[in-house]
Amino acid sequence: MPELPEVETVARTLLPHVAGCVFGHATLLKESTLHPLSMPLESLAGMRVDHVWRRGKLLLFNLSPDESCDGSIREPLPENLIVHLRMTGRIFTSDANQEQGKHTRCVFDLKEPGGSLKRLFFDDTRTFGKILVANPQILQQWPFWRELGPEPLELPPNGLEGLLKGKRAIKAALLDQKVIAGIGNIYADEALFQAGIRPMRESGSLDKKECARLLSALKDILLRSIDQCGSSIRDYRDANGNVGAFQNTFFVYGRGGENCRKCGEPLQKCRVGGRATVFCGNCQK
DNA sequence: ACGCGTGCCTGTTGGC
DNA sequence: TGCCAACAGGCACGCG
Repeated sequence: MPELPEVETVARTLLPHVAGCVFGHATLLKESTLHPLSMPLESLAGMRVDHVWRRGKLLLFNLSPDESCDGSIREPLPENLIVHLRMTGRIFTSDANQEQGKHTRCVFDLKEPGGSLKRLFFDDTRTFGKILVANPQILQQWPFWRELGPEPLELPPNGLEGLLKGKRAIKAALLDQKVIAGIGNIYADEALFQAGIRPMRESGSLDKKECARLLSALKDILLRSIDQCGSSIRDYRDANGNVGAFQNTFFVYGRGGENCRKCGEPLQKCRVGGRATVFCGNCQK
């Protein structure tokens, strides 16, 4: 499931395929894939891709009107195309005559700067993913965007202090995108293990030292995962169809009942915040 | 205001 | 071997 490192990898691998390309016709194959706040897909026609980047788990395309299409583009301009891959979303380019697959939800025709044609596919087996064509005004109306928490990799060392005040489990707080952006089940479990903190601890009970240790662990794990092009459990692929390698370094995620790689004790499995959770009762306090 | 439980969705897994 | 319930989980939503 794509979390911060996976979406970062998708953005990096997709950019060279779409930079400078101009949107043409787009086909929506599943109605619910288009976000309710979205501008119509047709409004993308004539817009050029300036950049592809990541915020939290969101993939964002920065767009501006292509000069050769002046006059044919209607205001307001769709300045962003935003994709949330959720669980099983995949985004990739192909040649212009590539047909849709079983799980294709949206197809965008693109024209390269040189004039040749290609296609951008959004496939999503479980259809949780969303596409949003937006401008700054729409973004301001979108609660998820407006309330999205800070980027973990941009926080100062003491940046978690004050974000973790509540009574709920620390893991639930880490998964809350309003608290901190981009963390999902894998990196929450892995970071809590590396920091030696039990997932079910009240988030407000962490002292300054633990907050600093947790953020340090989070950053370390996220950066190392980005280095390895993310984690592929089952569905995740980058824009070139390649799997990541970070899943080979997991200490706890998906290892319930197996032995802790640090102390050898069997890892415990439970549910925290409604999610499958694995931790070491010996290494995590 | 906060935090919890549920539904969405489909392919894979594991138990009988 | 075959069937089917359980499971995977990010987020919107409704409730207390």
